[in-house]
Amino acid sequence: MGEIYVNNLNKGISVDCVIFGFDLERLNVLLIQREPLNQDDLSDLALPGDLIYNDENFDSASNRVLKELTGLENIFLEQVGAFGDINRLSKPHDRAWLQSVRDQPNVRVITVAYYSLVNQNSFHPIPSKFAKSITWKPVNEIESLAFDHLDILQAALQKLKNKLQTQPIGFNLLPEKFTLSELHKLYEAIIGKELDKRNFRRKMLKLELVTKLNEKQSGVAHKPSNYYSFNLENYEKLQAEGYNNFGF
Amino acid sequence: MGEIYVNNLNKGISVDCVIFGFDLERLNVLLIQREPLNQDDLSDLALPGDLIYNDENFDSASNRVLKELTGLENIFLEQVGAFGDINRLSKPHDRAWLQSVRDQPNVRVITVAYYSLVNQNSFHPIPSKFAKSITWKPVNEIESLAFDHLDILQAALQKLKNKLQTQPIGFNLLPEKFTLSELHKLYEAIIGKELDKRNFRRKMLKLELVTKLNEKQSGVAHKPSNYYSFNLENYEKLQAEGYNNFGF
DNA sequence: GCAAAAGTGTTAACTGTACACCCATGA
DNA sequence: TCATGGGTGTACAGTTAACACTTTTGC
Repeated sequence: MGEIYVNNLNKGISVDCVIFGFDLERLNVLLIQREPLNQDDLSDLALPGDLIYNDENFDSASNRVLKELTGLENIFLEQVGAFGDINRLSKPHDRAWLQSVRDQPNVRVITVAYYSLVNQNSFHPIPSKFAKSITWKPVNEIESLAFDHLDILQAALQKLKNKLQTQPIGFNLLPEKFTLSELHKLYEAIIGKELDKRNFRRKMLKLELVTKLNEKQSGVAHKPSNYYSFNLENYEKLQAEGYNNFGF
Repeated sequence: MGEIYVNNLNKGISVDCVIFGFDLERLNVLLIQREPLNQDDLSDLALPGDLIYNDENFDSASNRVLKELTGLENIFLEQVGAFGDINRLSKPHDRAWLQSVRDQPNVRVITVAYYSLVNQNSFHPIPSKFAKSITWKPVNEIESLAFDHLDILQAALQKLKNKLQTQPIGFNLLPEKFTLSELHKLYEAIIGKELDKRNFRRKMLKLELVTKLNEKQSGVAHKPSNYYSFNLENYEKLQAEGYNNFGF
């Protein structure tokens, strides 16, 4: 137990980012690979995160981590909460890893978690000081993660689900142009249950959250779908009216 | 900047508690009075909070603060989030106060906020090491608080409002026996707008969240109101069915 | 022509909302 | 007897939920 302010790093506080992406099929999360202690060890996957600097706000720190990994800025990012259980770093496996990368591996570190929504196909993750390698993993298939990161992921997912009922934040996960089917699948992937196609479309269109573009899919072996874009003005109008029933 | 682990206190992390109470009229919050630097200085009011111990979880720390102030245990308590802006302790006024009570007043302290719902009339706040004196203040009348505590209060209130739409947590603010009017006023106080009496009652009764007791008010100069109690079994049944439309 | 996904309407049940009068009590 | 808050029902509007067939394209 020593100085915690060295190189201006605050060695007692980190941020971790739950970065959600959508591949038009499933909801994914960006995970980094630690140096594995042995092979086939899923628990070596972790959320990207970093100690914060002592003159840095949480928001800045989470934006920094996000930017270093993805190159993206000004992306939807919201705090999930603080995670600081005294045993959060004490799995033997995690301890060994900390010994190898931290100069004070025994200091208690609490973390402030953020979640973020990005358009998975518009960029390529950039390996950085947080991560030797990076992968997208379907949220449903994740059974264990390093540290308490599974708890954090679950809390973030719950927060995302709740938020989606009152704010149409899902558009952050899609490209500028998207089809209603893509949006529909996105909602199903986040909420985790099937939604009636006709009812979904009717509500989306009635709220006028999307604008129909003069452009269709091409090269698909079925009736081509129309492209839409998110209608920010109408969203803000609804917001201003206090409307908050964006749920399905 | 020195050791942060002295006496097992973690001098970089605190918890602050937003303790809501309801006096059958308004929604209040429990505030502590710092030693004022000058008179009539509202900003001397603060949320109760304390540095955490290094072997203590956030939940335990917030329960400890709550218990020391109120004597209450096993009370509704939920995390609001982490607050750690680098300027959160830097108002001159706050700095002077910290100089007088902290042995390392210049260390960056981040705080994890919790909010809690208590039955305001069932206990008397206990002055403690956090607080020379304690007062209930109506939430609506609070215009400034020490540190970033106004931000924390507002975040907690927002969280309470949101939660009330999906979970009937308001009962935590009432005594075991209450009238439907009291419950009605409570919802209005939290949500901040008037609710139709008949519609409110109809929904509450239909959900069977309350059980009618064989007991009425007495000594009131109007038709006495029936007492009700919270029906936990029915609530749990609704929960199990995934019902979550408890909003008004 | 066939497989694959897009696109489209109607009905019934339910939920939310607006609204006004009589009742029981203490003073 | 009056002032006070308790307690009650109905009708309309809006929302949700269930459900099946035709269209357009590439192969």
